[in-house]
Amino acid sequence: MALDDRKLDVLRAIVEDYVATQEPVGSRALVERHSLGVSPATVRNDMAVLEEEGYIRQPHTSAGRVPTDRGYRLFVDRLSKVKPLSPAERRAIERFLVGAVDLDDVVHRAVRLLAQLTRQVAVVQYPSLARSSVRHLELVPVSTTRLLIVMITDTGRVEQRIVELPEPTSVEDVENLTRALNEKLVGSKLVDTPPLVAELAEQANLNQPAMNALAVVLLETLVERHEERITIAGTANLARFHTPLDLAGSLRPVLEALEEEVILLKLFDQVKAGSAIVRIGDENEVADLRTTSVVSTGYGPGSTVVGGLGVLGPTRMDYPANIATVRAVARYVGDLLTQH
Amino acid sequence: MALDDRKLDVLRAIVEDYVATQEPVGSRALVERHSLGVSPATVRNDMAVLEEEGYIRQPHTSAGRVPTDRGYRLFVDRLSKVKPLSPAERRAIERFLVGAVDLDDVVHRAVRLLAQLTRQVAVVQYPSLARSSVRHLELVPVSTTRLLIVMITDTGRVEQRIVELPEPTSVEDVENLTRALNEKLVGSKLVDTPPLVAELAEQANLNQPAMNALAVVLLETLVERHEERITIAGTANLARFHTPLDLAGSLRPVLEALEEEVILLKLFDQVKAGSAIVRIGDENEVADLRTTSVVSTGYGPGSTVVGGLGVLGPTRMDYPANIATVRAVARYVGDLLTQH
DNA sequence: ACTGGCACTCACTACAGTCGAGTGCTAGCC
DNA sequence: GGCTAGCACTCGACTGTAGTGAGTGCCAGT
Repeated sequence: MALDDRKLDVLRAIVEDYVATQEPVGSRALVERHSLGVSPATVRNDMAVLEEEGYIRQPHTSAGRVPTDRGYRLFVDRLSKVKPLSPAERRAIERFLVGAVDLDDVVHRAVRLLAQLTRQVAVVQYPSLARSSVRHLELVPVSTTRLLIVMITDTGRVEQRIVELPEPTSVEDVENLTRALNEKLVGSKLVDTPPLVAELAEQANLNQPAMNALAVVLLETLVERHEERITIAGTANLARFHTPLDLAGSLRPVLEALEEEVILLKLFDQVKAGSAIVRIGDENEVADLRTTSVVSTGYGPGSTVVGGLGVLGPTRMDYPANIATVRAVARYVGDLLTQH
Repeated sequence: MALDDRKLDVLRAIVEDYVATQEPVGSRALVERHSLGVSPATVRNDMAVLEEEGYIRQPHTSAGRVPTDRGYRLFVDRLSKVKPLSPAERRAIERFLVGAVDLDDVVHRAVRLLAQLTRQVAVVQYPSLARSSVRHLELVPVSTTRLLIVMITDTGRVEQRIVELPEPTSVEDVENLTRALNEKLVGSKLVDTPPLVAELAEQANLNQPAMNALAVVLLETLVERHEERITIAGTANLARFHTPLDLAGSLRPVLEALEEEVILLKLFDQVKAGSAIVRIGDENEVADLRTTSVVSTGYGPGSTVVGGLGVLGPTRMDYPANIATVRAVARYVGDLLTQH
């Protein structure tokens, strides 16, 4: 059976009220707080249908209704209106991010800002190495058999690693290698660098082929390892919701999941720039997060994506507001990266 | 009144049992589980004295006894025997830390290891910049008016920051400056660098005095800002203890405190290498942590201290085991830093 | 100085009773 | 046909009472 407009209105009202009050909402309360223009009895009939269709449910017989995951999904897809940020929030975002001095700082501030504005757990992924490109490489001899390689990417991220050399190498050789590497690699995407380095290694005029071989290994580990870093903030916000109703009474599995980087990375699997994706309750693949919802999006200079960010909280969350905030923060962070 | 040996034995038994069972311990249970050689009634008399002296208390009239903060303090100071690590734990520490590739990785692994072994919240401070010394400086021109400064410390930490130059500067000038800075600064403690840089700025033979002035500013921010980084792990362990008895039923303030870097830094205020300090309940200055205990120590190459690490949990924790683990991990991390 | 015995306290559990929010259903109205 | 008013019903939340048992404090006896 198709849901007519009023039933959808009822569903929207239920979601909004439940999110606001955190309590099952009954028919009387509903008509009082929203001008639906019909009596409670009519609303009850509509509710019965909505329940049959799986959009809402009753925690127990003599209680009001609560949205199901499916109900939230419908709400997010078709019923919620975009909630523009308040000027205060907009200002908060600007003020908070403007003072950032380097990439670490941007990410750090962004994650705290998100947590503060949404009052949820915020998660921000550092700009992914693989998706950014090389701006500069520097080789610093630490001893005759040790090199520090420092790589700067176009997103401002700096990675470094110590390399052990198979044989002592002169400072001149290191300088030559630095020059060659920079000529060859600057501007190319990081994922593309290993073959380029391999090419370099074949060039006979570069002394120390052994050293080149090493550079290959090094770059590979640079690209593969340590790959994706992530920070979170606002876990304390979870405790605010520690009621049997949401989070099913146990936030421990959620806290545990939040400590697993692998799990966090999954949150940003399919993010795109500009539009947010919302995963509601069961839609999350990770079992421990089945009682939570995730709002995430991608960010990067322009419309490219070099990382993801988002918030996580009980399914009972203010989706329109969180979506707006997440997108706004992502845009500001992206802008900061371009300025960089 | 002085506490005789048996009363101390009783206190020790109470602490041990309470830590193990998490339940108030009564006189009968006590004589059953520990061979005290006396009857429950006698133990009760001892308990009455201990309670009068403030070492234990009764949650309610008809319940067993629970140690007070003061009781734990006495226990830690005089009653607990050092609990040597099990070979398995020792192996776990080695295996876990050996694979670390760089400083970030060492810290990261250490904090997770600590959380896992102690089943508490683990906190590890990155090697402090101020307390380490300069191994190498590198200036990388990003554009004609922008420099990236990269600093490598003797603990393997790498810091970088972008500097805006007041006027375009040639690559040669940058190279000169790099050389001068390295000559002057390598080997000196970071806290001592600002005056050294000021000296440099006065040397007339360095072209671009403006640039030098900038270097001063830069170094200052490098030293002051971002100063102390800290990571934590194992917050999920807190949820295991979320009972009215410990943590006073609310872990939210604790989670909040754990998000404040300033508060975390205080945990490592007075750490020394080798010996652990224990702050029990009320002894913590931070109000939100009054229901928790902190075991912390310093680490660094040799017997120097470049950072702190420790664990935090409910006052009802296994102090001897945690002290042993914290010290062991600190020693291993210190060793890793010397190898570096 | 220690112990056995005993009266006492009090959290905890189970159970019964009341209250009320909210529902589903039916008869009637527009 | 759709909406509404009225009403009986359900069931969780809360309250009060009684019973149970772990644990204590105290006292008299060894």
